[in-house]
Amino acid sequence: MLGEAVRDGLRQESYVVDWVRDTGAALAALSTASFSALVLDLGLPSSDGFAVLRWLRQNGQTTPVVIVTARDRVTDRIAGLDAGADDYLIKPFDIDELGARLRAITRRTLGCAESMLIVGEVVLDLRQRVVTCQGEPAGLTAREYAVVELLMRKVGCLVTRAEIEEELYGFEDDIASNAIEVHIHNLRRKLGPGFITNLKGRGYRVETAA
Amino acid sequence: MLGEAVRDGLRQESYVVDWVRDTGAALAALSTASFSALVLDLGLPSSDGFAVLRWLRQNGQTTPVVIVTARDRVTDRIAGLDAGADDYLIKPFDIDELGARLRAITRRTLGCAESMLIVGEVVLDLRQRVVTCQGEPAGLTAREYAVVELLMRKVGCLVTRAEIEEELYGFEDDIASNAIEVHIHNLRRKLGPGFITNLKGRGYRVETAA
DNA sequence: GTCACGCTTAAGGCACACTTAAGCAACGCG
DNA sequence: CGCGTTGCTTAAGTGTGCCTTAAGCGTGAC
Repeated sequence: MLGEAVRDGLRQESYVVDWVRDTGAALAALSTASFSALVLDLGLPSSDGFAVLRWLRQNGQTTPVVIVTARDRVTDRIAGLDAGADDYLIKPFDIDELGARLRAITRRTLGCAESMLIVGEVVLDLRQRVVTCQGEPAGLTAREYAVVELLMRKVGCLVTRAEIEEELYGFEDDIASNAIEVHIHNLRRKLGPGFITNLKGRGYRVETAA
Repeated sequence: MLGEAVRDGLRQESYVVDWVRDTGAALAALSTASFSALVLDLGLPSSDGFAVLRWLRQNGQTTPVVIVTARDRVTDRIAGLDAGADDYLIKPFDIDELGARLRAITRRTLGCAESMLIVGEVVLDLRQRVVTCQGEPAGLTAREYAVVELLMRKVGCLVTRAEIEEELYGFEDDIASNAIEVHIHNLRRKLGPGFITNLKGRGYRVETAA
């Protein structure tokens, strides 16, 4: 019941959610795909959440982890955080708070501390997940938003095409087409030419406002 | 009393702690020094903690922030996190838990540390994947960047032509041409002569700054 | 002096990126 | 249930510029 509520609540905030119910499935998912964050329930008898966390860190994965559990002893929390978790929420909790904590963590993971990304006349609101240009809503689609969020989170940084593909499609078989170029083209149309620049053979970049 | 407990507790964990009691002193400290993290009490009547947080983020500082407060409403927590805080602890809290949460946050922040390779007037930003020379972008192409990154990662070391070829083309059949010499030539043109030196018959090298 | 190696320059081919347009799937609406 | 809209992907055509190749020259070693 809780899992369902979390899944639906996060979907409401337009996260893409994968929900697995045991350790094996979790490890399988984590080893094949790449996730922005992991919400880990320690309270299930059928699985060992700590094992998942330990496996993750031992394999060098830095995926942010929020532990969700009924164990409310301080020593439990400290153990969880020191095992590599980024946050620790006690049941029962508010789904909106989980959302806020996930935002705080993913914001940090991708290198910026703000919930508004501002570059020139383009403003991206991470909380509402909308982009405005010159004060007007830009009317981006889901794919377009995903691309521009990735680029704006790394303002000034070169982002390879492979990184963008991974953001959009996970580790699926690479699409053998120019879908990304089309999205870039549409983004430039909506956000102004020169906002996203290309370095031939290397990748794309959002320039820092001059 | 709380401030004292926090200070002493964190010192016990061998943090170096600066403790200030009002908004002005906080801003003064934050604008002159650099801190690994900030523990921010919202409950003091004499200061506006939120203002500190807002000022920090508006000035582009990414210092991790843990809010500590008696305001335990979920909406308060969400507001705090969305204002740019990394974590939110409700009073009363255990000092060891604060330590654990600080560890979790600083651990995360350290991973994003920007790394630069600096040799003389040439700066290679690994995060941005950009090379500047005398402050100006060098405008390197993909091949040129790959070569200079390899050389700068091994400053002062001799790098054989075979190593460079392998970096550029993988284990493919070696190209029977002077492509690498051309790239080196263009690099010298963009980064200054003498930046890359050659040892006849042995390989290339980026000299350590004299 | 001769050879090997590296430097420089110029030119052709081709990979990459941009643009436009059409085919599909998902969704809402009558 | 059919229809139109919206968004995503695929495909084709076009141009630009990077990479490679090749040729000529300089320089140091033997």
